[in-house]
Amino acid sequence: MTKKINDKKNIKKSVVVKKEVKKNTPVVAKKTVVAKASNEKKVTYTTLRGMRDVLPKDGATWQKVYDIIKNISTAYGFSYVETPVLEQSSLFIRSIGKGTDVVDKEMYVFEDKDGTKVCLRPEMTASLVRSYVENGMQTLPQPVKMWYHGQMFRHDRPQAGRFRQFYQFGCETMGDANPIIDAELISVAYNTLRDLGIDSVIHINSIGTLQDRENYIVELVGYLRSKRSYLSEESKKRINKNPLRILDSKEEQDIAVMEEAPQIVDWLSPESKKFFTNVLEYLDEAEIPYVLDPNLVRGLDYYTNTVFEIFTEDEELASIALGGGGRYDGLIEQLGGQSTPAAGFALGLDRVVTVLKHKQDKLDKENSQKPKEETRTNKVFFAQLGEQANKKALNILENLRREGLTVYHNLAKSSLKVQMELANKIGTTHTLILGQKEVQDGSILLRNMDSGIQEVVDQKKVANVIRKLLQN
RNA sequence: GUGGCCAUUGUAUAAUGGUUAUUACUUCGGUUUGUGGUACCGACAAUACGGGUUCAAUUCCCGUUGGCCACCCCA
Repeated sequence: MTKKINDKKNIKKSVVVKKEVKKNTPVVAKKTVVAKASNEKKVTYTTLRGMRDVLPKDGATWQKVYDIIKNISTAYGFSYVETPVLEQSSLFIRSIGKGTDVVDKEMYVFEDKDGTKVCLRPEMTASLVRSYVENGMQTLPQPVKMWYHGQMFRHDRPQAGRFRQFYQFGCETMGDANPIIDAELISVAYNTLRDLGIDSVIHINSIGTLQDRENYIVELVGYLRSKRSYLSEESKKRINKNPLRILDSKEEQDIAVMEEAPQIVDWLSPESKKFFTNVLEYLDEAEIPYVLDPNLVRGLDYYTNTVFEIFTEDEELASIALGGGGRYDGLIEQLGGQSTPAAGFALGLDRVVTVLKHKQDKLDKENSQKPKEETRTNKVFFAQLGEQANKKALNILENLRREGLTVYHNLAKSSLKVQMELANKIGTTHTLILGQKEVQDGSILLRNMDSGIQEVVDQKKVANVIRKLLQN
């Protein structure tokens, strides 16, 4: 039946593209789409700018990352949550703030069919705050601890470790003002990376309360105005718009000016100062490496007190932050909830994976120079031969799977030789062979790929034999 | 958003203002149908897109798009 359909398709297609088809080439489905007959142009599709696919070769790495973030956030008592990718754009404009780059130039904003201004989320915190308020989570035992992972969108120019759709993992703790919350979040972020085998350092600062910051900004702007002529053009513009951003400018002339500038730490209220000191004490106690960075301010407006970013210690990749976060005690109220303290962090998973792959590449290079050590784990391939064996194959595979055993296979191939080649390419240590003869007497062959020795195994006992192999 | 470098099959590459665009790897098929690691044969597959110069452009020029990198900023 399938054959018939295929034939039909082929006939149709061969009419359409007749001119191009050589006489003896079979017409097969092509990955490129052939447009109308009148227009013989091929149309190919690619990912949009700044978007990318996770390819088969990287799938395992991503899964490993997902496993670890799930384990760690669950162990620390965070509950998994999801929110829509699409939100009202004003949610982010109000929380992240006008004047920030994220809002002013990086948001994917468009009008929905009913005219609503919507956008693809550029980050998760505002969505979770919205969810906290909308779903009355203040009635749950406080604090509410949530973790998530998912794609975020920022219309930025693609660059090393930067994509327009990128993946974040993060945790948010809402409803508790204790500084140990901040330390716990930093600890989760730090230990996630450690579990993944990445050494990292926390860059940390406090930007105080809104009041502290207003006082400081008055002082800072006064200072900057007095040094105006020494600043870069970009920074001159920012004196009025967003003076805090000048702090972490990388322009040489700005850095020189900032050396003498008043530091926000000196303008913290006694309470804010004490809070910051407490956070640092907890970090010391937890033996989490950090550096104080008085110029660290973050590009989002909602932060209060603690702000931090995480960098890998790998020198070649240390210029991009793997993650960041901080406290945002005013945000929940600002978005329509009760006054509620909260804090959170996010890790950029694309960047984490980049670091992991970089480490792996390095390791592979070193290993390829050294003589190979045979630490191969056992893998099993299942090959079938002949019509009867082919029909029996799914049954046997399913029985093995029920026993929790993974065997590689390609049932669509009929030639034993081809299947052996495949087994060899995959690097399996053993191959199960089911042929006509074996089907009839209820046995199966087990071939050791290194020695070439084959033994006959009872089909009923196969699972046990394979299990023993795979345990090694 | 600004700037620099770049664009040939799935990947990596060669070449040319003028016949059928090179080679390797991968993929698929085969070397008589129940046995892999080698070897041999064969097949599929590319000049990103649009315009200009020219008798002729994949090659030269311009634009667009995309990639990499830096800035801005961030994850």
